Amino acid sequence: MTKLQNLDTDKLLRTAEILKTIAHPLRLKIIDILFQREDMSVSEIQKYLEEEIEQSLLSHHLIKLKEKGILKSVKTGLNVNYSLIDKNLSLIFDCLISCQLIYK
Amino acid sequence: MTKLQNLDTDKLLRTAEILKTIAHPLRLKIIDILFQREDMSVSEIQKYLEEEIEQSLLSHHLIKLKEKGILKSVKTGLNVNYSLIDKNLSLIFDCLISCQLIYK
DNA sequence: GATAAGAATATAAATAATTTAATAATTATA
DNA sequence: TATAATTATTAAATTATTTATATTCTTATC
Repeated sequence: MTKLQNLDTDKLLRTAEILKTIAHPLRLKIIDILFQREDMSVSEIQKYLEEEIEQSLLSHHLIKLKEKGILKSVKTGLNVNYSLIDKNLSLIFDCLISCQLIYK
Repeated sequence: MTKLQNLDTDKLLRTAEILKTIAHPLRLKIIDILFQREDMSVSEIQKYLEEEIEQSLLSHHLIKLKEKGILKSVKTGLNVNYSLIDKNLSLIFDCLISCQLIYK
C-alpha cells in the first residue's frame, strides 16, 4: 500500500488552498493569457478578456493569484505587470485531460 | 504565441468545476485513501480518516466527488464501495510539486 | 501643483459552499 | 416482521467566496 503523497494536514490544506485559487473560470483565463504572454499590465489583461470586467474585480483576482504564489508582479511607471511564476502550471490541464475529466 | 489549451468558456467552466471539487482538504484526503486502496465502503473510509467526521458529511463529499466524475461507487449488500475512476488524478500533486507550490 | 491614468483598497451586498442535525431508505439478520 | 447496520437525503445554519461600488493611492504629464 503506497502513499499517494506524504499527506499531512498542512499539505492537504496547502494543496486545497492552491487548487481553490486556480479553480475559477476567470482566474484560469488569466493564467492562460499569462501563459501566452508574460508581463502584461492589468489594463492589457483587461483588454484581452473577452468579457467586460471591472478593473477592481480583475485586480482582486490578480492579487489573490499573487498572494498564493502563482503570479508575480513588477511595477513600472503607471503600470503593474503580472506574470506566471511557473509555466509548468499548465500541466494541470494535462492531468485533467489524462483523467478524461476535460477534453483536449 | 501558443495557446495553453483550446480554452473556450465551457472548458474554463468545466475545468474550474473539477478543480473546485478537488480543492478541499477532506476530499483530497478521500482521494488519497482511495488511491491507496480501491473499493472502500463509506464506513471504512470513515475509519481511515484521522479526524472524527460525521457519516452524513462524508456521504455528502463522496456524492459530490461522484457527481463530478471523480469517483464511482458500487453497492454490495449494506455497503457502498467507492473508488477512484482514474488514478492518474494523483498527477495533480506532481504538477503542483513541479511548480514548487507544494513540497514533496 | 493640477489633472489624468493605472491600479489597489475598503466595504457592503450577493452568491455559493460547507457543516450539522434529524430523518428516511435500503438491506441484512435475529 | 422487528431490529440493527449502512448510507443517503433534506433542510437549516454557518461560513466562505465573489462581485459591485465607491474611493484612495501612486506615478506621470501638462
